[in-house]
Order: sequence, then C-alpha cells, then structure tokens
Amino acid sequence: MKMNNPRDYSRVFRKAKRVSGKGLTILTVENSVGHPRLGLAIAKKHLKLASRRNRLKRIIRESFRQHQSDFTNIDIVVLTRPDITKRESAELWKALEQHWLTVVAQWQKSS
RNA sequence: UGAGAUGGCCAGACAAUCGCGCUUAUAGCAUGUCUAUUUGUGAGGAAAGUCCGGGCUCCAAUGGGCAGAGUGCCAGGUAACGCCUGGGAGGUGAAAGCCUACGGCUAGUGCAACAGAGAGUAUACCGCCUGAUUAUUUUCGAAUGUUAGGUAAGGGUGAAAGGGUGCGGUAAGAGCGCACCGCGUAACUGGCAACAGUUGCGGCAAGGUAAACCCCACUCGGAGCAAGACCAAAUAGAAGAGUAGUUUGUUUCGGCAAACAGAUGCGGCCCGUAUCGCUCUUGGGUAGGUCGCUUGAGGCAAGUAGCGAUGCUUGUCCCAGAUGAAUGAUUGUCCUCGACAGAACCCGGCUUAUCGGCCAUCUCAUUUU
Repeated sequence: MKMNNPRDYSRVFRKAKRVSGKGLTILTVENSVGHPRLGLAIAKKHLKLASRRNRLKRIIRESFRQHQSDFTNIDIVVLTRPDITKRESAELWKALEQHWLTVVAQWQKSS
C-alpha cells in the first residue's frame, strides 16, 4: 500500500499526471507492483503543528483506503499547497472524493 | 450560601463494524521486509519550547592554574540542577496567602539628562538674624535702602538637598544638648545557620547604582542517538593469486621464441588515431540493513523515619517503540457537546499553551441553630 523508496518518489515527480485544487495536489503514474500505492508529502512549511500534519495524513490514508479498489496499478503522491492551512476536515474529505473521481477517469481513458 | 487562597486528580464515555504499528502462537509455500488466522498492547499533562541538570556513547585526559561561562540570604533533599522543601529578611493584601537576581559600593574605578544658588570635598537665590550707616521717610520706637557678616528652621528647583519627629536652646539657627525612632558599633542571650532580641556606646560620620566594570565564595573537559557498534550490493580505485587469442618455428611434449591479431570510441568505408588484458580473492567502504531502543534514579499498594522535600523496607505489575514514521473512519446511545495539542535514546525540573470538571484543606462575609 505504501511507498517507501526514494527512487519511487522521484519517478513519480518526474513523469506524473497532476490534479490539484482545495489545498492539495495529486500526482499519479503507472507502476508494475500489481496494486495501487500511496505516498504522502506534507510540507512542514504549510502545516506547522505536528498534530495537524498527522490529522491530514490520517484523512488522506483513510480516504485512499476506501477507494482503493477503484484504482488501477498506479502510484499516487499527495502534496500540500500553501492554502491548506485554511481548510476544514470536512472540506478536505469532499475535495479528496472529487480528486479520486478525476484520477480514476484519467486512467480508465488512457489504459 | 457567596467571594477568594493553596494543593492534588481527570482530559468525553460505552457498544458494533471496517482499518493501521508492534507483538504471542499456529498453519501455508513461493522461505520472504511473505500470506492467513490468532494473543496482548498502542501518545501527553504538557508528548511542545529546547531554557537548565543527569544517565548513556564517543573523543581527550597526570594534576593544578589562567581565561571564559554560570550560580548568589541560610539549612536540608537529590544522580544532579538555575529544581524542590523548611526557615529568615524585605515588600504586598482585610485575611488565607502571594512576590523577591535577597553577597559586597565604610577595596578601587566609573555613571546620573533637565532644572536648580548648590549634586558628594556640598550650597547662600528668596527668606530669617546681627553690626555699621554718607541716604529717604518718621507717630522719634523704628521702617526701607546700602554694606559687612551669621544661619540649613521656612520657600523655591529636582528622582534625590547630606538622618526623622518633638522639646530645650539661640540674635536667628544648627546633633549644639536631650527623649523616642532610624543608622553604625561592642558585648551578651536564643538559633546548626541566615537572623532575631536585650543592654551599652557613638553622635551623623557612611546618599543611589554591582541585570556598571569589578571584588568575594562556590560550580563547570568537549561533542552528541545524524552519539556509537555491527553486517554489507553495484561502480571506481588499492593489494594478492590465477590465466593468456591465432599462426609459424622449435621441443626433453611441461613449455619457449617470433609474427599477427582482439575489444571499445571517432569515421559512410579503408587508412589513421585514442583508450583498454581477462577471471577470482582480500580488506577498507557507499547505497541499504541490523543493533543501540526501552526493565527504568519505573509504576501501584502497604508499612516506616521526617514538620516537609524525600529516604528506607516488603509485596506486586510490565505499561508505545515507529523510522516516507502506527491511534483513524462509519453507525448508534448518553452527557456538561469535548480545549491545548502527537512519543522519536531515556529520565529530573523550569517555562509557555489549554474547553471544562471533580476532591481536600484554609480565609473572609452573611444567614440559621
């Protein structure tokens, strides 16, 4: 489920498709592992308190878990944007729902 | 009942389902950083700031001094502290209480704007008092002026005017004298001490500032878990060992000698030109991994010594250990509708943030008995 390797991350950053909005950016790229994988890159600059960073990670992981079966074999990396500070938890849930839909649509078309 | 003070405790609760980290056991084969089931467990009172102290690790060490930094009423506690406890002094509050960087400016050096006559060897602007008098007025006492002195009681300036209050005293005044207070000093008494009390003496000398330099006493080796220990790909380089492609000649059939080649790049090709033996092993070491990593100055209970901080004894319990970094989601019920906030080697403190709730002790006011 998780991505651990720095090489995987750099691969995603190099040739990913981007979806962004509501304080988040989502990068996706095809992989060869046989299941979708999730990676997180939460900037300390954007969320200064550790508890808020943990909160965000949990929301993203949970949301990803619920939609896992929808994805094909892709690596997903979620990035924060500076305006993440203002967003409420409920808002982020909705935003993620939308983002997943667009991501799924993208990969169905191309594959 | 209301208003307050101090200390301690809790940090939404319960149930179901789906997930995550570590872990126990079993099974599977694809023997793995695997999968499935299963056992147990899973953030804080501040985990935070990183401001002190200690353990632990490595480096340096024979001891001492200088420099530098820190601490600063006394005693005790502690592994240690800048922490805590008890006591003293000063300040503050009606009280319970709370606050204090609280050693030394009678060792030295320095500093103080403006105002003011004078600011640390004090000072005479106004005023007060005395003498003189060539002036003016006169109710003939004197008053005003001028001049020579005395004076720190009063006014004024200032953050501060060189002890305070009162009485005596005096021309007017003045520690000039006396009493009380304050200050200094000596002795005695109480106390481990800080300090307090009593008595005598001094007669104002000694203003403030040491988070000014400085003096005195005491403390401190440096760096930090990215400490440090171990395992260990690929590539390049190092050391060692082995092995030389083809043809010809020779041969004691092990070899030896000569010539020609080979691979890669530049180039359309030749020529030319540049670079390079190959294989194995070894050690250092990078990526990566393992350990350090949680049994500890540990928690809880009882007893015991102490006013207390805390110590001692016995019993009992095992209570996060991640590393792109684990605690969440959904549903239901209830309530006071849930703040600040997330472990990263581990402890002891301090400081800062914080919705609310509970308990104990104490103070004051009011009412009732």
